[in-house]
Amino acid sequence: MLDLRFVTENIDYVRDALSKRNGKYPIEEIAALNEERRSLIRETERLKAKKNASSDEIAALKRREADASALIAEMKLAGEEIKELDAKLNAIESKLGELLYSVPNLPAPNVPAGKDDRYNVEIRRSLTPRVFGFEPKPHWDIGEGLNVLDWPRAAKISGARFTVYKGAGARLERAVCNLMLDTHTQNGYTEIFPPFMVNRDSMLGTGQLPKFEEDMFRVEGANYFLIPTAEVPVTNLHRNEILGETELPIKYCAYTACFRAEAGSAGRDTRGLIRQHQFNKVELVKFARPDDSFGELETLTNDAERILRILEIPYRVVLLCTGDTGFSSCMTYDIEVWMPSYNRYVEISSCSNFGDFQARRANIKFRAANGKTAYVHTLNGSGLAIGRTTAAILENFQNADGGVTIPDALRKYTGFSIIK
RNA sequence: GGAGAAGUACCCAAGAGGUCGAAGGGGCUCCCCUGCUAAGGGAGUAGGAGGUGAUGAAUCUCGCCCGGGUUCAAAUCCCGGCUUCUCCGCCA
Repeated sequence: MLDLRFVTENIDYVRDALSKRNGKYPIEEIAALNEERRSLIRETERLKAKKNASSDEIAALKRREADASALIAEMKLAGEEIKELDAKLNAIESKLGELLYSVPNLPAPNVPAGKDDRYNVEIRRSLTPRVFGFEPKPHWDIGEGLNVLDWPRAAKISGARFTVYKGAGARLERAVCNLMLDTHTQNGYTEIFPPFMVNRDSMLGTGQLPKFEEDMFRVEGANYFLIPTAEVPVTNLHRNEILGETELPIKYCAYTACFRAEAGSAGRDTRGLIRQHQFNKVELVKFARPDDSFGELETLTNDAERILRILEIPYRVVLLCTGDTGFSSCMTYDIEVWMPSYNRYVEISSCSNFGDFQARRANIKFRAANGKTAYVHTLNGSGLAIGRTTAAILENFQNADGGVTIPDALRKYTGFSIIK
């Protein structure tokens, strides 16, 4: 959520910044409503001050056993007026909140302007994609050929967009997860293992609700949502808290399963591990001081990339343009892994600085040395999507005979060096 | 799932409709005293959100878990919710 005061006092700047995103946002309406809100507050507060004074007077009169009935009658009327004005004010404030919740974060000034992913800017590449001496197979064929991924049975027990991992496949997925968690915890991230279901306030805090409810799985009969990413529970750990400045930056990593309805993506990536209703991910989350957050984004991105360097899988890093940057983010790097079957790089991590956008929604502050409080900046990035990493391993390390060689760094976790 | 109890500031806690703009402890900060330490004495210690104002001073409004309600007036009475604890049931 943007700062209401900032929006109304810098309306031209805000309008301009938002024009680089796709969509239209009700900035003028917000400013107008805010004016109404302020004049109502002035009016009710004047009445309330009077009411408070009169209440004291009534109490004093009663103590002296004097007659207070005239004042009481007067205050009865004032009370009704206050109630009316408060109801009006509530209506305006909830409308204002609704509108503010619908406005995305302002892109950082150095984010390239552009409508869609064609305007994203490649920042760097690592390793060169392997040249195969045979026709490389997609990971779903490799997985089925090796009897380690089973989609027909996943469809039977659950439905489309689910996967069963079996034997060496299950072990590989778990090995990738452990490698990631070990790497990040050795690198200063504190491991968190949170609930996979959260309440509505948490979903509001990180910005999944109210705008993207149809993309989420809700638990029927309970006020719980299945988390779409560990970002939600982990960022909300500190919801409604004031952190000490010396604690910052706080760095967490977390493995969770992630659940996405994938509404609107029918027909895309229907085969394989790329787009699932349930997938595994290790997430990195940071709480940073405002003046450090862009530096922290650089190190967070680098920390996520480290996994692919360890696994020796080719990837590139892309700076998303304004139109492709997520709703809550002011700046995002995507890490894209090389997938031979797609013959292109495919997103495997998205590393974002949210500025104070989530912190304002979730009310996460820190107390500076001078005693004042301010919103922290929140950041997160996949470190990495586990299923997509497994897919990338199967594809990039496949052999002509249909087997897969396990990357060196992973062998101590798998306990085997090849799947045949 | 059933029954009961409870939620007040950093912690403990008083508080039963107007004197609560929240007692009292503990802790913390500062000062005094003593050669040092301990002990003792004194002072300070609700943060937060929002209005007017210049992002100052000042001032007002809202804050006793959250949301409603009753009343001229609510920490206090009523209703709903959440959380915690105890007992029972169930269960990994």
